[in-house]
Amino acid sequence: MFFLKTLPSRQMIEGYVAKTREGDSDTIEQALSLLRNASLLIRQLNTYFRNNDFSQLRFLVLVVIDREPERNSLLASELAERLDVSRPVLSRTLKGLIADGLISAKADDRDGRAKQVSLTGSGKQKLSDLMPGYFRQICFFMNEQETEVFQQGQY
Amino acid sequence: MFFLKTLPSRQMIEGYVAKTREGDSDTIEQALSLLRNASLLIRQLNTYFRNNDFSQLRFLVLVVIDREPERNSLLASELAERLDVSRPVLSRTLKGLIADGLISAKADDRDGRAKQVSLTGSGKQKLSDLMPGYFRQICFFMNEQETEVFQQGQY
DNA sequence: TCGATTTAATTATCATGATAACTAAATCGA
DNA sequence: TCGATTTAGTTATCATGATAATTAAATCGA
Repeated sequence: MFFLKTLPSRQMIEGYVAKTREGDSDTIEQALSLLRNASLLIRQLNTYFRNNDFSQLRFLVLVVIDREPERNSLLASELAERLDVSRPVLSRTLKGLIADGLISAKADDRDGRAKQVSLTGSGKQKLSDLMPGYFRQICFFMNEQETEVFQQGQY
Repeated sequence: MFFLKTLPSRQMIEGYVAKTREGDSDTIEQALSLLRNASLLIRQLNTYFRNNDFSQLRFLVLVVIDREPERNSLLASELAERLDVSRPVLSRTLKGLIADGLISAKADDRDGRAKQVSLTGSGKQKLSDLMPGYFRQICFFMNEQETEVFQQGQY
Protein backbone atom coordinates (compact mmCIF):
# COMPACT_ATOMS: atom_id res chain seq x y z
CA MET A 1 0.00 0.00 0.00
CA PHE A 2 0.96 3.59 -0.70
CA PHE A 3 -0.53 5.88 1.90
CA LEU A 4 -0.14 9.37 0.52
CA LYS A 5 -3.61 10.77 -0.11
CA THR A 6 -2.45 13.71 -2.20
CA LEU A 7 0.59 13.25 -4.39
CA PRO A 8 3.38 15.81 -4.23
CA SER A 9 2.87 18.67 -6.67
CA ARG A 10 4.86 18.73 -9.87
CA GLN A 11 6.97 21.52 -8.39
CA MET A 12 7.71 19.54 -5.26
CA ILE A 13 8.85 16.55 -7.33
CA GLU A 14 11.01 18.74 -9.51
CA GLY A 15 12.55 20.21 -6.40
CA TYR A 16 13.47 16.80 -5.03
CA VAL A 17 14.71 15.58 -8.42
CA ALA A 18 16.93 18.66 -8.75
CA LYS A 19 18.26 18.25 -5.22
CA THR A 20 18.98 14.55 -5.48
CA ARG A 21 20.18 14.61 -9.11
CA GLU A 22 18.34 11.32 -9.46
CA GLY A 23 15.41 10.29 -11.65
CA ASP A 24 13.21 12.41 -13.87
CA SER A 25 10.01 14.11 -12.81
CA ASP A 26 7.71 12.51 -15.38
CA THR A 27 8.68 9.02 -14.37
CA ILE A 28 8.36 9.76 -10.66
CA GLU A 29 4.97 11.37 -11.13
CA GLN A 30 3.73 8.48 -13.23
CA ALA A 31 4.94 5.94 -10.67
CA LEU A 32 3.34 7.75 -7.74
CA SER A 33 0.04 7.87 -9.61
CA LEU A 34 0.33 4.17 -10.32
CA LEU A 35 0.95 3.47 -6.64
CA ARG A 36 -1.85 5.65 -5.42
CA ASN A 37 -4.46 4.46 -7.88
CA ALA A 38 -3.64 0.83 -7.23
CA SER A 39 -3.78 1.42 -3.48
CA LEU A 40 -7.25 2.90 -3.75
CA LEU A 41 -8.44 -0.07 -5.78
CA ILE A 42 -6.85 -2.54 -3.38
CA ARG A 43 -8.60 -0.81 -0.48
CA GLN A 44 -11.92 -1.10 -2.28
CA LEU A 45 -11.39 -4.78 -3.08
CA ASN A 46 -10.28 -5.58 0.46
CA THR A 47 -13.43 -3.92 1.76
CA TYR A 48 -15.50 -5.97 -0.67
CA PHE A 49 -13.96 -9.22 0.52
CA ARG A 50 -14.18 -8.24 4.18
CA ASN A 51 -17.87 -7.47 3.75
CA ASN A 52 -18.24 -11.02 2.46
CA ASP A 53 -16.23 -12.56 5.31
CA PHE A 54 -13.41 -13.37 2.94
CA SER A 55 -10.03 -12.03 1.89
CA GLN A 56 -8.30 -11.23 -1.34
CA LEU A 57 -5.70 -13.94 -0.75
CA ARG A 58 -8.32 -16.59 -0.07
CA PHE A 59 -10.09 -15.55 -3.25
CA LEU A 60 -6.90 -15.75 -5.30
CA VAL A 61 -6.16 -19.22 -3.97
CA LEU A 62 -9.55 -20.37 -5.23
CA VAL A 63 -9.00 -18.62 -8.58
CA VAL A 64 -5.60 -20.22 -9.08
CA ILE A 65 -6.90 -23.71 -8.42
CA ASP A 66 -9.97 -23.10 -10.56
CA ARG A 67 -8.13 -21.73 -13.54
CA GLU A 68 -5.74 -24.63 -13.92
CA PRO A 69 -6.58 -26.25 -17.24
CA GLU A 70 -7.05 -30.00 -17.38
CA ARG A 71 -6.52 -30.47 -13.66
CA ASN A 72 -8.70 -30.37 -10.62
CA SER A 73 -5.97 -30.31 -8.03
CA LEU A 74 -2.69 -28.50 -7.44
CA LEU A 75 0.22 -29.11 -5.11
CA ALA A 76 0.62 -26.54 -2.38
CA SER A 77 4.08 -25.91 -3.80
CA GLU A 78 2.50 -25.10 -7.17
CA LEU A 79 0.19 -22.64 -5.50
CA ALA A 80 3.25 -21.10 -3.89
CA GLU A 81 4.84 -20.68 -7.31
CA ARG A 82 1.81 -18.83 -8.62
CA LEU A 83 1.11 -16.62 -5.62
CA ASP A 84 3.46 -13.95 -4.36
CA VAL A 85 3.12 -14.66 -0.64
CA SER A 86 5.44 -16.38 1.80
CA ARG A 87 5.01 -20.10 2.37
CA PRO A 88 3.89 -19.76 5.99
CA VAL A 89 1.14 -17.36 4.96
CA LEU A 90 0.04 -19.77 2.27
CA SER A 91 0.05 -22.64 4.79
CA ARG A 92 -2.10 -20.69 7.20
CA THR A 93 -4.48 -19.57 4.49
CA LEU A 94 -4.95 -23.10 3.17
CA LYS A 95 -5.62 -24.30 6.70
CA GLY A 96 -8.39 -21.73 7.02
CA LEU A 97 -9.92 -22.63 3.67
CA ILE A 98 -9.88 -26.31 4.61
CA ALA A 99 -11.47 -25.56 7.98
CA ASP A 100 -14.25 -23.72 6.15
CA GLY A 101 -14.72 -26.59 3.71
CA LEU A 102 -13.87 -24.57 0.61
CA ILE A 103 -10.90 -26.68 -0.42
CA SER A 104 -9.81 -30.19 0.42
CA ALA A 105 -6.28 -31.51 0.73
CA LYS A 106 -4.83 -34.99 0.55
CA ALA A 107 -1.30 -36.31 0.71
CA ASP A 108 0.37 -36.72 -2.67
CA ASP A 109 0.85 -40.32 -3.83
CA ARG A 110 4.36 -39.91 -5.12
CA ASP A 111 5.82 -37.41 -2.65
CA GLY A 112 5.22 -37.96 1.04
CA ARG A 113 5.88 -34.30 1.82
CA ALA A 114 3.55 -32.81 -0.74
CA LYS A 115 -0.13 -31.88 -0.53
CA GLN A 116 -2.71 -32.03 -3.28
CA VAL A 117 -5.28 -29.27 -2.96
CA SER A 118 -8.59 -29.06 -4.78
CA LEU A 119 -11.80 -27.04 -4.73
CA THR A 120 -14.82 -28.51 -2.99
CA GLY A 121 -18.36 -27.88 -4.16
CA SER A 122 -18.75 -24.99 -1.72
CA GLY A 123 -15.36 -23.68 -2.86
CA LYS A 124 -16.59 -23.51 -6.45
CA GLN A 125 -19.83 -21.99 -5.23
CA LYS A 126 -18.00 -19.37 -3.18
CA LEU A 127 -15.88 -18.46 -6.17
CA SER A 128 -18.85 -17.93 -8.45
CA ASP A 129 -20.66 -16.07 -5.70
CA LEU A 130 -17.79 -13.62 -5.31
CA MET A 131 -16.70 -13.18 -8.91
CA PRO A 132 -19.50 -10.91 -10.19
CA GLY A 133 -19.14 -8.49 -7.29
CA TYR A 134 -15.38 -8.52 -7.73
CA PHE A 135 -15.74 -7.49 -11.35
CA ARG A 136 -18.33 -4.93 -10.41
CA GLN A 137 -15.98 -3.35 -7.87
CA ILE A 138 -13.21 -3.18 -10.44
CA CYS A 139 -15.35 -1.69 -13.17
CA PHE A 140 -16.92 0.81 -10.85
CA PHE A 141 -13.50 1.95 -9.72
CA MET A 142 -12.06 2.14 -13.22
CA ASN A 143 -14.98 4.22 -14.46
CA GLU A 144 -14.56 6.57 -11.52
CA GLN A 145 -10.87 6.94 -12.33
CA GLU A 146 -11.55 7.61 -15.97
CA THR A 147 -13.52 10.70 -15.05
CA GLU A 148 -10.90 11.90 -12.61
CA VAL A 149 -7.24 11.19 -12.63
CA PHE A 150 -6.79 9.28 -15.85
CA GLN A 151 -8.21 12.08 -17.95
CA GLN A 152 -5.81 14.55 -16.45
CA GLY A 153 -2.98 12.53 -17.90
CA GLN A 154 -1.59 11.73 -14.51
CA TYR A 155 -1.67 8.10 -15.40
CA MET B 1 -1.01 -5.94 -2.32
CA PHE B 2 -2.15 -8.10 -5.21
CA PHE B 3 -0.53 -11.50 -5.03
CA LEU B 4 -1.15 -13.11 -8.39
CA LYS B 5 2.19 -13.58 -10.13
CA THR B 6 0.74 -14.31 -13.54
CA LEU B 7 -2.47 -12.60 -14.53
CA PRO B 8 -5.33 -14.66 -15.92
CA SER B 9 -5.16 -15.04 -19.69
CA ARG B 10 -7.42 -12.97 -21.85
CA GLN B 11 -9.49 -16.09 -22.51
CA MET B 12 -9.86 -16.81 -18.81
CA ILE B 13 -11.07 -13.28 -18.17
CA GLU B 14 -13.50 -13.43 -21.06
CA GLY B 15 -14.81 -16.70 -19.66
CA TYR B 16 -15.48 -15.19 -16.26
CA VAL B 17 -16.98 -12.03 -17.76
CA ALA B 18 -19.32 -14.11 -19.90
CA LYS B 19 -20.32 -16.31 -16.97
CA THR B 20 -20.92 -13.45 -14.54
CA ARG B 21 -22.44 -11.05 -17.10
CA GLU B 22 -20.54 -8.36 -15.26
CA GLY B 23 -17.78 -6.00 -16.42
CA ASP B 24 -15.86 -5.94 -19.66
CA SER B 25 -12.64 -7.78 -20.33
CA ASP B 26 -10.52 -4.77 -21.31
CA THR B 27 -11.29 -2.96 -18.09
CA ILE B 28 -10.64 -6.03 -15.96
CA GLU B 29 -7.38 -6.75 -17.71
CA GLN B 30 -6.24 -3.16 -17.35
CA ALA B 31 -7.12 -3.12 -13.66
CA LEU B 32 -5.33 -6.39 -12.92
CA SER B 33 -2.20 -5.08 -14.64
CA LEU B 34 -2.43 -1.90 -12.61
CA LEU B 35 -2.69 -3.93 -9.41
CA ARG B 36 0.12 -6.27 -10.28
CA ASN B 37 2.55 -3.61 -11.47
CA ALA B 38 1.93 -1.46 -8.44
CA SER B 39 2.38 -4.45 -6.14
CA LEU B 40 5.76 -5.22 -7.66
CA LEU B 41 6.87 -1.62 -7.20
CA ILE B 42 5.59 -1.53 -3.62
CA ARG B 43 7.52 -4.73 -2.88
CA GLN B 44 10.67 -3.16 -4.27
CA LEU B 45 10.21 0.05 -2.27
CA ASN B 46 9.45 -1.85 0.93
CA THR B 47 12.64 -3.82 0.44
CA TYR B 48 14.56 -0.59 -0.09
CA PHE B 49 13.24 0.89 3.15
CA ARG B 50 13.75 -2.32 5.10
CA ASN B 51 17.36 -2.46 3.93
CA ASN B 52 17.73 1.00 5.39
CA ASP B 53 16.05 0.13 8.70
CA PHE B 54 13.07 2.23 7.78
CA SER B 55 9.57 1.86 6.41
CA GLN B 56 7.52 3.43 3.70
CA LEU B 57 5.08 4.91 6.21
CA ARG B 58 7.85 6.46 8.29
CA PHE B 59 9.29 7.94 5.12
CA LEU B 60 5.93 9.37 4.06
CA VAL B 61 5.43 10.96 7.47
CA LEU B 62 8.74 12.78 7.05
CA VAL B 63 7.84 13.79 3.48
CA VAL B 64 4.47 15.17 4.51
CA ILE B 65 5.93 17.31 7.28
CA ASP B 66 8.77 18.43 5.03
CA ARG B 67 6.63 19.42 2.10
CA GLU B 68 4.31 21.70 4.03
CA PRO B 69 4.90 25.19 2.68
CA GLU B 70 5.49 28.04 5.11
CA ARG B 71 5.30 25.78 8.16
CA ASN B 72 7.74 23.72 10.09
CA SER B 73 5.27 21.80 12.15
CA LEU B 74 2.00 19.96 11.63
CA LEU B 75 -0.66 18.72 13.99
CA ALA B 76 -0.91 14.95 14.24
CA SER B 77 -4.50 15.34 13.08
CA GLU B 78 -3.26 17.13 9.94
CA LEU B 79 -0.89 14.27 9.27
CA ALA B 80 -3.84 11.94 9.67
CA GLU B 81 -5.75 13.93 7.05
CA ARG B 82 -2.91 13.59 4.55
CA LEU B 83 -2.03 9.93 5.15
CA ASP B 84 -4.35 7.04 4.43
CA VAL B 85 -3.66 5.03 7.59
CA SER B 86 -5.68 4.53 10.73
CA ARG B 87 -5.10 6.85 13.67
CA PRO B 88 -3.65 4.16 15.94
CA VAL B 89 -1.09 3.23 13.30
CA LEU B 90 -0.16 6.87 12.92
CA SER B 91 0.16 7.22 16.71
CA ARG B 92 2.45 4.24 16.93
CA THR B 93 4.53 5.36 13.98
CA LEU B 94 4.99 8.86 15.40
CA LYS B 95 6.02 7.36 18.71
CA GLY B 96 8.71 5.35 16.95
CA LEU B 97 9.98 8.35 14.99
CA ILE B 98 10.15 10.39 18.20
CA ALA B 99 12.02 7.60 19.98
CA ASP B 100 14.55 7.60 17.13
CA GLY B 101 14.91 11.38 17.31
CA LEU B 102 13.69 12.01 13.76
CA ILE B 103 10.73 14.13 14.73
CA SER B 104 9.83 16.07 17.85
CA ALA B 105 6.40 16.70 19.29
CA LYS B 106 5.05 19.31 21.65
CA ALA B 107 1.60 20.04 23.01
CA ASP B 108 -0.33 22.59 20.99
CA ASP B 109 -0.79 26.01 22.66
CA ARG B 110 -4.44 26.46 21.75
CA ASP B 111 -5.76 22.92 21.95
CA GLY B 112 -4.83 20.81 24.94
CA ARG B 113 -5.53 17.58 23.08
CA ALA B 114 -3.47 18.33 19.99
CA LYS B 115 0.17 17.65 19.20
CA GLN B 116 2.51 19.72 17.05
CA VAL B 117 4.99 17.55 15.19
CA SER B 118 8.13 18.76 13.43
CA LEU B 119 11.25 17.38 11.80
CA THR B 120 14.47 17.36 13.78
CA GLY B 121 17.87 17.83 12.17
CA SER B 122 18.35 14.08 11.93
CA GLY B 123 14.86 13.79 10.51
CA LYS B 124 15.74 16.16 7.69
CA GLN B 125 19.02 14.34 7.23
CA LYS B 126 17.29 10.95 7.08
CA LEU B 127 14.89 12.28 4.48
CA SER B 128 17.63 13.56 2.21
CA ASP B 129 19.61 10.36 2.75
CA LEU B 130 16.69 8.22 1.61
CA MET B 131 15.28 10.35 -1.20
CA PRO B 132 17.87 9.66 -3.93
CA GLY B 133 17.68 5.90 -3.46
CA TYR B 134 13.90 6.09 -3.42
CA PHE B 135 13.90 7.85 -6.79
CA ARG B 136 16.48 5.43 -8.11
CA GLN B 137 14.31 2.45 -7.15
CA ILE B 138 11.31 4.00 -8.84
CA CYS B 139 13.13 4.87 -12.04
CA PHE B 140 14.83 1.51 -12.22
CA PHE B 141 11.48 -0.21 -11.89
CA MET B 142 9.72 2.01 -14.41
CA ASN B 143 12.45 1.45 -16.99
CA GLU B 144 12.19 -2.28 -16.45
CA GLN B 145 8.43 -2.13 -16.95
CA GLU B 146 8.77 -0.08 -20.10
CA THR B 147 10.68 -2.89 -21.76
CA GLU B 148 8.21 -5.52 -20.54
CA VAL B 149 4.59 -5.11 -19.73
CA PHE B 150 3.90 -1.52 -20.69
CA GLN B 151 5.00 -2.05 -24.25
CA GLN B 152 2.61 -4.93 -24.62
CA GLY B 153 -0.23 -2.55 -23.99
CA GLN B 154 -1.26 -4.38 -20.86
CA TYR B 155 -1.09 -1.12 -19.00
C1' DT C 1 24.31 -47.10 -0.35
C1' DC C 2 24.37 -43.87 2.82
C1' DG C 3 25.80 -39.12 4.37
C1' DA C 4 24.92 -34.47 2.62
C1' DT C 5 21.96 -31.53 0.41
C1' DT C 6 17.63 -30.01 -1.29
C1' DT C 7 12.72 -29.51 -1.14
C1' DA C 8 7.87 -29.33 1.03
C1' DA C 9 5.53 -27.87 4.57
C1' DT C 10 4.92 -26.18 9.24
C1' DT C 11 5.78 -23.81 13.73
C1' DA C 12 7.33 -19.87 16.31
C1' DT C 13 7.76 -15.21 16.40
C1' DC C 14 7.75 -10.52 14.87
C1' DA C 15 5.99 -6.29 12.18
C1' DT C 16 2.53 -3.59 10.81
C1' DG C 17 -2.00 -2.96 9.17
C1' DA C 18 -7.08 -2.60 11.16
C1' DT C 19 -11.22 -1.76 14.52
C1' DA C 20 -13.32 -1.01 19.02
C1' DA C 21 -13.22 1.11 23.15
C1' DC C 22 -11.40 4.56 26.02
C1' DT C 23 -9.72 9.34 28.10
C1' DA C 24 -9.70 13.99 27.97
C1' DA C 25 -10.35 18.39 25.93
C1' DA C 26 -13.15 21.44 23.04
C1' DT C 27 -17.45 22.96 21.22
C1' DC C 28 -22.28 23.16 20.48
C1' DG C 29 -26.97 24.48 21.72
C1' DA C 30 -31.23 24.71 24.61
C1' DT D 1 -23.88 27.63 31.40
C1' DC D 2 -23.82 23.11 31.58
C1' DG D 3 -25.13 18.55 29.59
C1' DA D 4 -24.46 16.38 25.11
C1' DT D 5 -21.74 15.86 21.29
C1' DT D 6 -17.59 16.09 18.72
C1' DT D 7 -12.68 15.86 18.17
C1' DA D 8 -7.68 14.41 19.29
C1' DG D 9 -5.17 11.01 20.65
C1' DT D 10 -4.10 6.47 22.91
C1' DT D 11 -4.67 1.65 24.51
C1' DA D 12 -6.12 -3.03 23.77
C1' DT D 13 -6.70 -6.46 20.66
C1' DC D 14 -6.99 -8.80 16.34
C1' DA D 15 -5.65 -9.94 11.33
C1' DT D 16 -2.41 -10.83 8.15
C1' DG D 17 1.91 -9.99 6.14
C1' DA D 18 7.13 -11.43 6.88
C1' DT D 19 11.55 -14.23 8.33
C1' DA D 20 14.01 -17.82 10.87
C1' DA D 21 14.11 -22.24 12.44
C1' DT D 22 12.34 -26.95 12.39
C1' DT D 23 10.67 -31.59 10.70
C1' DA D 24 10.51 -34.94 7.45
C1' DA D 25 10.83 -36.74 2.92
C1' DA D 26 13.32 -36.97 -1.48
C1' DT D 27 17.39 -36.76 -4.16
C1' DC D 28 22.17 -36.36 -5.20
C1' DG D 29 26.87 -38.09 -5.52
C1' DA D 30 31.32 -40.24 -3.93
